[in-house]
Amino acid sequence: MTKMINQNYIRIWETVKAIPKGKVASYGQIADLAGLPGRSRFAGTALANTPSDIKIPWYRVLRSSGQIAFPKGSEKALEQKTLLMDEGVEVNNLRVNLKHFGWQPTVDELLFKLKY
DNA sequence: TAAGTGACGATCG
DNA sequence: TCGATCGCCACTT
Repeated sequence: MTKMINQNYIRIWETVKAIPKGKVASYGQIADLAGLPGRSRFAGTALANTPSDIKIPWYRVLRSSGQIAFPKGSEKALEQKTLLMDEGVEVNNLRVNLKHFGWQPTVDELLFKLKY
């Protein structure tokens, strides 16, 4: 084998899957929980390279500011906004209030995630 | 090996 | 709040 870096992608994906419905998390937070602190950019790269055969709630991941990572007007941005609002998340001008909808993992949530 | 790139984050004005 | 800038790290060329 030449590279094993795929393990890191998988950790990102597994963490994203742990985000509860109706909640959102930031890229940095995901990277942190996945055991890759400071790799926020890598979290984005991992989502961008998500294979089409695995399903993850990628739309629950936002910037640390609560803003959607795509440019306003882009199809991806609109799609993400729609999916979030379907789950009851308030989205104002591509922005989410992290105070209300930000995911704050509890100990048991993390334990559940880590026992796969 | 070096330079370019990116679904980011923190800071500054 | 917004945009520009810099720091960041792994992948690609």
